[in-house]
Amino acid sequence: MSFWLFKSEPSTWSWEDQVAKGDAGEEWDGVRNYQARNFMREMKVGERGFFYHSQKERAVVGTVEVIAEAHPDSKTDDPRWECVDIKAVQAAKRPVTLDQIKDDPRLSEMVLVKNSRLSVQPVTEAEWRLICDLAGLDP
DNA sequence: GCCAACGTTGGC
DNA sequence: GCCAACGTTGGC
Repeated sequence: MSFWLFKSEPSTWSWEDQVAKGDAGEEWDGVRNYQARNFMREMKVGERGFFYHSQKERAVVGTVEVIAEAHPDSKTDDPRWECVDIKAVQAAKRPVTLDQIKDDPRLSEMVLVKNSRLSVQPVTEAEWRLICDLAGLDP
């Protein structure tokens, strides 16, 4: 069981947009980065991830679940790009901000901190539990 | 709005 | 296969 983090600009695709899709979920399309794509290829149905808002907000705002494994990105004809489908699971009672994450030595090794530009990234189980705890989310 | 960091592209 | 140029991302 692996844990993940999906990053999105709320002006493009927000947590609210994701919630509005309900259990049907939505493709995590638009990824044009090999590292991010490769992580999506590793994802299994049922695995969980954080939904992170970049740009102005910069916070973990909820959890999502993978509901379909990697398949071709319907938004492009380029066969290189694939994506998974995810659905919203639970909104954070207290969004965990990037500042909080950076200030916590237990979270200093997060990819979010180390490689801020990667839009799909793995999260360790320890990081998962800690952020869930801070956010008031069920792990 | 700026800029650093990083990934990709294309010429050689 | 290297590397300069360029484009994009995202934090500040």
